[in-house]
Amino acid sequence: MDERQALAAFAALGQEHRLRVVRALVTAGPDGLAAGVLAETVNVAGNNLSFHLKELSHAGLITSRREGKSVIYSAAYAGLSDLVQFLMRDCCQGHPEVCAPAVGALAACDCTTEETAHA
Amino acid sequence: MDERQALAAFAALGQEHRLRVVRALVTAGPDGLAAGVLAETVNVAGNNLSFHLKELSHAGLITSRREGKSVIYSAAYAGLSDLVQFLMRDCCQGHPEVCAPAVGALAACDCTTEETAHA
DNA sequence: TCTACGTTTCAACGATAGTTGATATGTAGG
DNA sequence: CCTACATATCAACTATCGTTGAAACGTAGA
Repeated sequence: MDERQALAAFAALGQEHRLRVVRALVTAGPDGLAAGVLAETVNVAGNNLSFHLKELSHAGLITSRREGKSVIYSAAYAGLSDLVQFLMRDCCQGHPEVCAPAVGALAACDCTTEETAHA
Repeated sequence: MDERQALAAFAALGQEHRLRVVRALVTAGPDGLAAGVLAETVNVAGNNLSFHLKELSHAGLITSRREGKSVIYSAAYAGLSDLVQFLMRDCCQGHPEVCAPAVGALAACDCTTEETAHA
């Protein structure tokens, strides 16, 4: 990921409605949510949401697929991953204890212990 | 971290000069960099940079300390950590394989393998 | 083909963010 | 105390972003 893309991604996340959309999609998982459902979830008018979804999509944070009359959006986990990686790149500089807390943050996610993940 | 704080943080990072400042400070490590040095590094006028530094500080992404005539800024690793955690919270939903790539991103950082960290 | 539904596009307005220049604060040395 | 240096604050301007309403597109069923 280059700086331009990271900038677009962070700017996209720095907006109330868009951040809520991404968080809703991250929570929803790979099945995603329809645009209409998202509009209700984040309480935004459909045309307005469409604008934000386009921006998030362009920033590589979400993807879309058509399913009948609906368009289903889902989180682009790879894009989110790249973004985190870009932000924390070169964080060590020979002092691993410095950025260890940042790594620990993701450790709070159940998926780090894949074998013992809930269920 | 609550939504309001995360929004401020992402909005702060969604700006060219501020993103560069944070990345420069993340790379610089806990010793940090003086405001003047940062101004040269990101090629921004001093008064303008001051504005951005204030915003980053308010967002909890950097901290400052005075040292003689200079003010030294450094990355707030805990704040960055909280931000990542907020973004990826509830990413599993019973499907750990979904967000595993995001976790792997941080694994690329040398500090994840603390015992074998370079030197 | 016609209608209904879901989603997207477009133009226009109001609000907000970033830059600039001038000025103020705070610190060290003569 | 006075000057020089580093950084911060303020007001004003410009550009950009987010919202709104009207209209178009694309899909499914009657």
